Amino acid sequence: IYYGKRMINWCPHDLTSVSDLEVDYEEVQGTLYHVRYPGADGGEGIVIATQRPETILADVAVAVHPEDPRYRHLVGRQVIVPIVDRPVPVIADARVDPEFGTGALKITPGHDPLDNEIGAAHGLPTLIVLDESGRMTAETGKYAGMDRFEARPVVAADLSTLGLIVREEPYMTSVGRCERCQTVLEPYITDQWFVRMRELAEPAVRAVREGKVRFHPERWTKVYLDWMENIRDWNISRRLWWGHQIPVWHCPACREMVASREHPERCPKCGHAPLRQEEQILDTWFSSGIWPFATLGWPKDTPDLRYFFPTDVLITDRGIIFLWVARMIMFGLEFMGQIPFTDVYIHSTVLTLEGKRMSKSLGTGIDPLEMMDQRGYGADALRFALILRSSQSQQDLRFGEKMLDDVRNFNNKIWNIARFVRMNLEGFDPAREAASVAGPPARGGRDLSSINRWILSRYTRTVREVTRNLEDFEFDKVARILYDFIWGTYADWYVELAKVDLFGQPGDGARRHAQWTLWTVLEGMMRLLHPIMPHITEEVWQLLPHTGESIMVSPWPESPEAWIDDEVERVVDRLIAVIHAIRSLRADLGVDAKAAIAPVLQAPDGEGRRVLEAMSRYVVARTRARDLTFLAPDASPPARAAATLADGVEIFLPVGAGEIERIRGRLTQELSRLEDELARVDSRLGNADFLRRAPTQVVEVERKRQGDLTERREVVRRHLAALA
RNA sequence: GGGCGGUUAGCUCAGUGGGAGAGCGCAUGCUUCACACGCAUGAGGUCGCAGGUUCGAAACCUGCACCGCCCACCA
Repeated sequence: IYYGKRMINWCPHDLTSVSDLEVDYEEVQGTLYHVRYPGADGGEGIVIATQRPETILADVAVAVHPEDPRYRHLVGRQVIVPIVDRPVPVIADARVDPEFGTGALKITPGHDPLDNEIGAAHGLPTLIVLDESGRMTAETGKYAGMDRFEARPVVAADLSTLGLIVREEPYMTSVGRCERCQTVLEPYITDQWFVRMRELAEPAVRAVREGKVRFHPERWTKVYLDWMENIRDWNISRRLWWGHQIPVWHCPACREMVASREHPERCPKCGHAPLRQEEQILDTWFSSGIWPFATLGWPKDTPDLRYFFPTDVLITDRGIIFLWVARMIMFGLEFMGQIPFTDVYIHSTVLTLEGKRMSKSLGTGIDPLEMMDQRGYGADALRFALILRSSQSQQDLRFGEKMLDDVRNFNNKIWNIARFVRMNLEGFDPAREAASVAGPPARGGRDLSSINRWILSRYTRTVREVTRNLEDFEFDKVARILYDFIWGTYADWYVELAKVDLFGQPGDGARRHAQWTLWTVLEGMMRLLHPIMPHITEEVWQLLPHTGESIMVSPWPESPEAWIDDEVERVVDRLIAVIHAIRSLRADLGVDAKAAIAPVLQAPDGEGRRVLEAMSRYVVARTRARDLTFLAPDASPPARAAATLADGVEIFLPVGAGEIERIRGRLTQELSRLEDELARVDSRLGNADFLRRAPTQVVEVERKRQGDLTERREVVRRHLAALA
């Protein structure tokens, strides 16, 4: 850390320095004045361009590019600064851009950072014409006391009167404003504390390069490294009330400074007392940088510090990667000798529906407590919505209250599923069932019926997907997978099918199998969902039979290989396709909702028929069928029937004569769709290049599709012919 | 000036080399024994534009347009 007079961003309103990272830049329309500085020898002199004529009074030189042929002859000569009539040298410096303005730059080391640098390099004096409040100083004569923006047009007018304004042009420029008060900042020279960053940054760069700290998503790594590798010294002193006061004491006698944890009695150099503590405080982000260990008792060696430092994951917004994340990594390495965390997860930035960033100071934010309590959405809904909608690609998230409706409904769905399962668990003892009746289903075993093994298989795959995506920090995918599985698979299909076993007459064994499976899967789903919806999952879990005190400390669900059953998935998927096709046909035909139907099924083979027949009670129940008939694979289809095809199974629904035209229309449309698709596949398979270059698996898929489409086309043609 | 992200159904967004998806909204029908904050069925898209690579592009490359963010001492 070093101390000295340096040019920093100064807020003339708050009277404090401001970090480079806390400046808000804004494009504004300004004026670029071309001003002539006459030669001291009575010659033409040189024309400079400036947006800030009021700083002309502090000019100490005019600089040009050393190679600039227009001005080479002037270098070393003197020109006269207008208004103050001060002779100053024309100097050459490569930092001047000959392309900009007139190619001649007035040098004002007291009020411009670049000029300050050039001035120092050339040993030029520094003049000050603006005070800490941005007003013209007492030495500026008629301008004394004017605000900088007030003085600007006055100086310009005076230059004009002197005939020295060659040109004025409108010019877009960016001004830096104070993040706190929006006052235009002023480059200003004061006593400041700085941290030399190079040594701190180097190990922090290495930690990320070597993968000891990983960013998610990965692209933020580059953002971090680019900044760290071009890091500049950090001005850490602030003239504000709140913060850590800098622990340095000044000796008023010998001017010595001493850094100390305790207040020193007297000056260690000259013995003078009392000493005066530095008034300035540390930049708030300097204090925040020590957060990972300072909050745990550091510098004392506490049990908390030993246990919780370093931690695993930091979740934050991209807006503070430099301000906070980088500083924590640097300080962790500096003070603790370790990285403070291994993974940095950068979440989406929440926007309003209009696309504005939500923030308190902009007044664009919403109050999460209001959303949870007053609007009645609850904490789980808010949490789930934000996770569901925040994509891994880290698209900004436009938040509308409407998206909470979706999740509130999901919440409600879960609650009702739980109610349903609970009210159907009477007489069910999971401990006994697990040991005897149900037990873990063996692959291919027949101890649980198909639909139970089907949902267990799907559930097991879900456990694996959820686990993998959590480990990959793909939280939005986790939320989506669980939403789809719980609502689309478990509630919409499994619960509906299980009702047949619960309420029908297939026997007590089937009922107990259904109970065991409903409970097992629901209980597991709650554990999977718990990280995203902690409250409702705990509530539901407590209402179900369970072991352990809280879902929070229950083990993560397992995914036994034996529960995955490809064959039973194929079979039940076909059942579902058949049910869906019958409903679709029924709706298409406008069959009255209360009317019973009598579908006729024709499976492609005996085995398919046998399996479907075994599950026919599900079809009957879920389609409100009165009866279900199976045709032999080679039997001719019924005449006067609407027909459709589901996963190879032909479905017929006898209809009255009045419906024939409608059915013909439907089939004709279907036929033309099939023919279009088949034409595409045919042309692809007819392409020699495709056959030669495409991977064999892809060609195989196309061949199979061609076969399927051809078969389906034949079936539809047959159905059409049967209508004639 | 440099960099990054985005542009897919009316809205909010998934989908990274082989058959365009979800939720909401919309249409139609349902007080079916958990849920109308629900159930069922369905309609809806030249995947920003122009080139290129490839047997094949919403996806890969180049350029452009528009939206957003970050960085930068051009007076």
